Amino acid sequence: MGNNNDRRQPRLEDVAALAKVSHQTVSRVINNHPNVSTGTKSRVEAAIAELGYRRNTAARSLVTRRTQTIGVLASELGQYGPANTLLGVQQAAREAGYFVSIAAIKGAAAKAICDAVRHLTDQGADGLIVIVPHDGTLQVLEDLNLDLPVIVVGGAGEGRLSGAMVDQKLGARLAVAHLISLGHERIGHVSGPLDWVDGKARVDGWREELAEAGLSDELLVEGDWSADSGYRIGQQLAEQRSATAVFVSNDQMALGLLRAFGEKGIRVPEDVSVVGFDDQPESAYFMPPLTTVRQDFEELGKRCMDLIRAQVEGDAASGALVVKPALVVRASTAPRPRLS
Amino acid sequence: MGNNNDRRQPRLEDVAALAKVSHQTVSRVINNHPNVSTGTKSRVEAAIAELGYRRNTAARSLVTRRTQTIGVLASELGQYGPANTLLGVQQAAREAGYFVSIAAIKGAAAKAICDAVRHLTDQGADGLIVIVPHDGTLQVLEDLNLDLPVIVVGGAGEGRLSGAMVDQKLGARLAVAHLISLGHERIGHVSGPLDWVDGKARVDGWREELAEAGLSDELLVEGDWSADSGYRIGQQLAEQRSATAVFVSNDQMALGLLRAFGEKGIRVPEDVSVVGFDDQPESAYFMPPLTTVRQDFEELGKRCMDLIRAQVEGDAASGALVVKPALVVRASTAPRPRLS
DNA sequence: TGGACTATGGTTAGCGCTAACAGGAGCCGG
DNA sequence: CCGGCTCCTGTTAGCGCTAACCATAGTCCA
Repeated sequence: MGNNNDRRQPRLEDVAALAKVSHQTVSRVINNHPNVSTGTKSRVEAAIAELGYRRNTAARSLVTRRTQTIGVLASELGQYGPANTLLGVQQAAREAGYFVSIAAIKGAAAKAICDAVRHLTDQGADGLIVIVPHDGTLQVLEDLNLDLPVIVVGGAGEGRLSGAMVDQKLGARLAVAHLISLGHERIGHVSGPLDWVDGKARVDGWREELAEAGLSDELLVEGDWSADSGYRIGQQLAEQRSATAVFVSNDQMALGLLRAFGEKGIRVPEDVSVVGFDDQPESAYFMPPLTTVRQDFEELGKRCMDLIRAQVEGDAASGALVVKPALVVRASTAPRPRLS
Repeated sequence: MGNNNDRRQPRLEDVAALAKVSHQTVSRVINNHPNVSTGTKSRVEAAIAELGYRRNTAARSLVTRRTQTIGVLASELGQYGPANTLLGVQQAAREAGYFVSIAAIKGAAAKAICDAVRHLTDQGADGLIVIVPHDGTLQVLEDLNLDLPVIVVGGAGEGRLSGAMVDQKLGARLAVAHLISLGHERIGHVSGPLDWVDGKARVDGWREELAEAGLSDELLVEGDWSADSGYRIGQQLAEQRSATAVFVSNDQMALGLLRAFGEKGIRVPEDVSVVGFDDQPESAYFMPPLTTVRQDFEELGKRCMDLIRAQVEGDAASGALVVKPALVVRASTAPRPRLS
């Protein structure tokens, strides 16, 4: 009785009283200020431990004008890439003592982006990481003219906003070079939507590699990333039989393609070689196991977090940041068939 | 000159000055308090719009002791289910004016869970949604004895913590009932890890449905959710040839199974029927298209958010909440083969 | 020996907001 | 015509913390 064990949460004041110092000294200990004698420091630390004191984030934010929160704006969070990028961001953030707040949107309408950004800034996010791989995103964000660090994943880092990306063009070139090295000369491409940054970059990579080898880049069909679109395009390609190899812009569409080919009696890789993009965990178990391009999304997320932290803390200038992809060869590619 | 356009952010005080009222009146307008005359209200609203005023969350949290933040603790965020549950939570949260902060962990070690929970509570989360589908999770959380609302996804709602889940047992029974209705009598099960709540529930459903039909539940093999484990188990099953139908506990393992059967010359569904669980978007494009059980994760997430909001705001008691799954019949199931 | 400097720790103000109370205007019945 | 309502608005305090300043004692050099 008479004690105040039932007080909601201990405050600096409580710790100070127990350690017989002023609340400010406790604050100094917590924030690792110099000029606190070791004796005092350990007394304070003991008091903190005894009371189970935890600093109140709201109070701290109010006075420092920092929330230690990074906002992540993401569309398509259900997809492999974005989800894993978020994972990487979150891990790096927690290690650095930051919180991660998310805002998920569907599609990439300017209004949706603005609403989500506002939601995050309302919370007082110190910085923003944007994982919205559509073309217009960069413009929308620049127009918003935010006064906090922003990193656009997939962005190239032009303008005031920083970017971070896996080198899509390189990935595409690796895929196509692999097919060329197997002797293929008619190499088609099933692209993602061309208003997606990544989709376009992969098309460019495909084109460039073909151009350097003096091959034709006529065979281009646009998909929508879904297995369904891959399936339908695969049916078309099966009837045309115009290519001996197809570079598909993601693994899901490649899955659809594989099924369409299977139904039409086209053997992969004996008749046609197929290369995907992403290297989702399932891709090794497609029929046949898919040759594809691996992107390290988690690494990307980590690097994003490092970059934005540097910006928030004023340690470094803005810039762009590129992660390298790698080709993973499995069983869906083979040398060009001799006859046709 | 002389104006203060460059002030960082307008405060209540600034709005009040412009509208010629006290800051408290502005606060009343913002919080929709009654007893503000319509004239004053519209004057204040005009001032808010003119200055582009936005309430400071930290200051508000400090005094109300509410952060309007829900913490989501998730493992396996790279997987389809958890990612989409998070999506649903986030959407419902934003609509309700809540923020969502995440903490992702790998595995489900007690220490990892504690650290993550502490991270979230340090931020002052008003409530917690836990998406960690391992067995021990519930116990760890109960031991932590948190004094905020917690919802455990996949939990059954025993004890002080609320739960929310898709009815896994029902889903499993739907799958097995479907196979039984096709005349199958030897129905195997490739389960998920048995220390996962969902994995165990599906085993139970499989057993119960078989028992009611008077069939044997001998054929049980434990996988680890990965396509890889499905593949290896598929190879074993192919050699045994002891079942005419297999209920697989998720779509990814089913994919591995399909490939193993394909390699061994076992036709699906002519020789063996296969049913999956989850209905990932790709499952319709497996070879053959997979009959599976659909779980509406987004709906689950939304309901979680509603439930926790009710608890945070004191509107309702705790409880458990169940979402119904549905069978999706595609081409991987067929009547039992006559011979064999 | 005194002035200046350093190491340490205390005191005060205020971040931007809401809760609690105070006060004044208008209205009614007795 | 006054007490006691209701409706609206203003005043004050304080949430828990950090920044800025202040006070004291010890130290060193001229």
